[in-house]
Amino acid sequence: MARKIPKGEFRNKERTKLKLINAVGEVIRTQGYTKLGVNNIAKTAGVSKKLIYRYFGSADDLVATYVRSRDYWTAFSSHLSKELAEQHQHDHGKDFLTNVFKNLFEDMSEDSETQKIILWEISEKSKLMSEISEDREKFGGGEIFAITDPFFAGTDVDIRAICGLLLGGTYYLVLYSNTTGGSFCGIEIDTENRKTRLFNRLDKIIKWA
Amino acid sequence: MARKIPKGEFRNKERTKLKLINAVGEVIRTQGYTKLGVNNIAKTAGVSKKLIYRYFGSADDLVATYVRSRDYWTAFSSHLSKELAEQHQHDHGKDFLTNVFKNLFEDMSEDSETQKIILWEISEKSKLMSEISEDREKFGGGEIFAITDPFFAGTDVDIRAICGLLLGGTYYLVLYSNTTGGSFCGIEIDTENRKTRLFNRLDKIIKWA
DNA sequence: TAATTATGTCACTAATCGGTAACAATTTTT
DNA sequence: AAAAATTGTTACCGATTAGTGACATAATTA
Repeated sequence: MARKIPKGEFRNKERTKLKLINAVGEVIRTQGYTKLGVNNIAKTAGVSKKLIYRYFGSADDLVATYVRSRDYWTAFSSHLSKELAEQHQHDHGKDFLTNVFKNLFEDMSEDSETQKIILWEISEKSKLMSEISEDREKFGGGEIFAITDPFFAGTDVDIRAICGLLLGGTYYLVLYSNTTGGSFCGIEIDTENRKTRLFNRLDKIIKWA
Repeated sequence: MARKIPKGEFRNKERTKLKLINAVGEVIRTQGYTKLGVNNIAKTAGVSKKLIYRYFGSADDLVATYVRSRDYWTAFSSHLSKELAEQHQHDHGKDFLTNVFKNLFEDMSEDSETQKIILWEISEKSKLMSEISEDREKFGGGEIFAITDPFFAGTDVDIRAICGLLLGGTYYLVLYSNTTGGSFCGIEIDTENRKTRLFNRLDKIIKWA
């Protein structure tokens, strides 16, 4: 007969596994992906590093377990559905993309973890990050363009290319502002002013299309 | 009387200083800024690491010496002047920005070092990188907007915000393509096709303005 | 030529990295 | 209660890190 999984008060495998998994998130948020070493993760979790190898095989496997458990497209996706629900109330779907971008910018500015994952994606070639990128591409791209493509079918407006540029620009500006704190192309990054300027531009570009 | 600076065939201070400085560039190009350690730099230069401390004080000082000696805005700036020269031949300055962006994209795709510096800028908070960012901001921003601003004065087109978004988007797409190799927003990154699509979009957005 | 100074290398330290063996303590089974 | 299996910690290993002292040798001065 299969042995029962030990779940003592002091020694609880599942509990410490969670400690380790959560520690990965904390390290990413507070120190970045470059600090994801066995020693640092174990110390953050308050647990022996030996258990990383015993329960997950390696530090990479532990990190993969954590990263795969998260959906870094959630912020975008949730606002997408929210906007979708309100879409038909408005005159057209005109504000749709504008609002999606706006919400994305706001959320990402406050989401340290997603920022660092995006930085990770463009910094290192790795199987794990390729997965995340593909995932983001599949979910985000698929859903959103299923809505926008019909609007621009037949026109010479390549909405995907435009969105790619604007989305990349949004990512870059958020990352840039959080590290340098300075201005970019004469846009003051820290002030509330910046946001309105950017959003006005996003709005304008999208409305042109 | 001041002692003459030794310039022997085998022992030449200035020559080995150059070896070390150039090694910094090679490391950035081939391995990225994260690998800028004393051991690695000295090994790349083929010289004892002790000399880094003797001649530059620390590895950081050596790196700073190298980075400050380079002008990472050069690529942009050179095309700027080239376009400037041809500007008045064209009907308007309409193609001006389009060409600047196009050339920037092309150059940056082939310039591994600038890519890694831009990645460095948005990855780490450091005095050195803040300097580079400010420099880029001052030179690039100043020159280019001195030309474009008059065109859009009085209109409600915030050309700086638009350029910021497009420039950031360009940076991001180049970095993204070099690491993931996959597609972004349905834009295939590796093919020649992508370039034409992007340029068409850049052109369109700019012409709208 | 002999003495002095600068250039360069080697070997060493202390700290930190990933990874493991040995051992202690708790939980489950018998 | 005793035996067996699992959970967890400590101490260690080899490799690599930043930084330094001792030493050899080339280049300059006297």
